[in-house]
Amino acid sequence: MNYQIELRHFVYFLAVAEELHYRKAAEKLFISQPGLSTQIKQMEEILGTQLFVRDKKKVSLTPAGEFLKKEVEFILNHLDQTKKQVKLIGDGQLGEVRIGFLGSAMQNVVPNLLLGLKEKYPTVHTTLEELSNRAQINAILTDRLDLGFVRLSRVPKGLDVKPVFEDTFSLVLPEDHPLDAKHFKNINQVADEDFILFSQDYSPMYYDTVLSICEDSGFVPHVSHKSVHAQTIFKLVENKLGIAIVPTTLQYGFQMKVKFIEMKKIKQRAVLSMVWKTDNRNPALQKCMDLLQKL
Amino acid sequence: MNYQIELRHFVYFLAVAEELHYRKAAEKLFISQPGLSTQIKQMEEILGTQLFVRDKKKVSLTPAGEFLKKEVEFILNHLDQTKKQVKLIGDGQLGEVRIGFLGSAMQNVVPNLLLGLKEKYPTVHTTLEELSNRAQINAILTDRLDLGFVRLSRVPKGLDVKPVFEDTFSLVLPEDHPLDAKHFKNINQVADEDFILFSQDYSPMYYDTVLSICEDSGFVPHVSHKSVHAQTIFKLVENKLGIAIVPTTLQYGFQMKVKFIEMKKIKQRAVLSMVWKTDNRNPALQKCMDLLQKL
DNA sequence: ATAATTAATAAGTATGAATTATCAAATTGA
DNA sequence: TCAATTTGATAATTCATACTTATTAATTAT
Repeated sequence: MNYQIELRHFVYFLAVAEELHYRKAAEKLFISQPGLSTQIKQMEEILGTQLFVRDKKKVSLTPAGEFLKKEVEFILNHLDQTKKQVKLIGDGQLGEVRIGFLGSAMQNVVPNLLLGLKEKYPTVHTTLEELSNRAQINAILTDRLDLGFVRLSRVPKGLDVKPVFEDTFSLVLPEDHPLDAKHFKNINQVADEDFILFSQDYSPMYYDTVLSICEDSGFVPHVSHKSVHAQTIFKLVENKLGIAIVPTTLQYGFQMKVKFIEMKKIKQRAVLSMVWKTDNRNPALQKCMDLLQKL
Repeated sequence: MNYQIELRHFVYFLAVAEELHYRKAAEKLFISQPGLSTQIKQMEEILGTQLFVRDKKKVSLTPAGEFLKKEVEFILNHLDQTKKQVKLIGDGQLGEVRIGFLGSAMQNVVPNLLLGLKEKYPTVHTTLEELSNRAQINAILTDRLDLGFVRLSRVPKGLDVKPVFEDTFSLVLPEDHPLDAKHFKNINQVADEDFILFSQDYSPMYYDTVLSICEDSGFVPHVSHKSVHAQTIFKLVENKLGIAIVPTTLQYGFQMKVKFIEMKKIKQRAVLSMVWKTDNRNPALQKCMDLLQKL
């Protein structure tokens, strides 16, 4: 009659919403199918809305169910994190920050942050994950991540961005390429070569910026390969499959037979920004932000 | 032993955290004090942390409890909000209808629908897309669209159609064409002219209807141009490349040097219909349909 | 046709959240 | 100083209900 929603309901709901199949969902949850059926039904009664459509042989979500699914994902993630935080604080630690980053942030910004944290707040724990721009935004929105390092100018509502590092671009050439820093004047000297770039969907802003650099010199680059890994890009350059344009700091940390020509005169910069949820209350995140102000 | 946190725990915890007094908190929750005690204790066991300090005669929060209190306030609020929203979406008060339409529906039916929605259901969002008949049918079948406005008499199985607007046809002539409304009797007065019509594949029904109008007058029109855009058709007429026959409402909304002669006596009508998937469960769609009944 | 799916229903069980009754410890008030 | 109160924590018991198993109706597949 007058039941209340419980977390159990959410866990069950999510299983069904993911499987769209009561028996399989019940198996995954290690409960019986009839039990699951009644719990979902009860849930629908409490909420006063149909969540699933059970047609002939097919289970699907209603719009309300669709909406609830997203919310439940967030709530359960947030809850997991809260439990962890409570435990850490109870143990005298400050908590945990879950950090996502683009590979190119690992050369400079992220290591400095970690060093700073270790020194000033040794009780703050961190988890690190290398993710694409898009994956980071998603993870932050669903509260699987507290802080991201991305190359984006705009982010969805509810998130804040702040630039933390500006980098020049560098041309990456095979070691024995005829052009060198001394004779480099303008990028159109290599306009006819094949270009190897990071994929658009890995970082659309990077891609657009590189194209605009070429455009400013009056040519459209012929892009022969795209990759999401700097390692791969350098390897391809090493093997003379093309040349690349990347943020300058990427030159450190790789052992490759390639040379970098920093293009200081070019006005475009590779901007690395941090992103976080505006209303994130993770106390350990605050400490991170304080530190990043000073870097 | 291996219990799980439930929302009940949070509600209980918050009561104690606010009152800092087990008996009073229990009273507020309408449960017995011992029950509350055991539940809080269980909660602490699950989380692996002390949440309250019970000193002699005084209950207070630990730092971990302090943190959890803020989180629980957030979580419970967020949950309330989510419940409300799910209910609203389920009732069709909130949500999205994805509408497709032929350009010619934009003069009249679609704007009226949008105005009505805005007034009666201001929380229902709409997305609009101008598409051909065929593209709309495809989009509805694959659930990329909820509602279409087409000129078709028959639609694939699984879809429903319903006429929403009937329009007369008008002759479209260059502004300085010798024929005018006063002297217009029958369409065979222009039987020898070139005709400019909408393409068959944009709207086969329109095409057939126009041909049947001519047939009724005993001639077969010579079609010199076809287009999918009213704008284009009018432009061609303006430049004396032919004359056109179009649904009358199209005369509004364009700034062209052409004149319209409405052919009221002709029995054929340009019928605009709405199409939707019979088993579409989008509650916001129902609201649309209700409104369209009254237009 | 028969067999094998599906989810929903019905009836019974057992877990565990609640209750009442009680306790020890602290506070209060003569 | 010693009852009288108050606190939260136990202990024993009750009872609600989340589960189970058994079964059914409805589809789909063979």
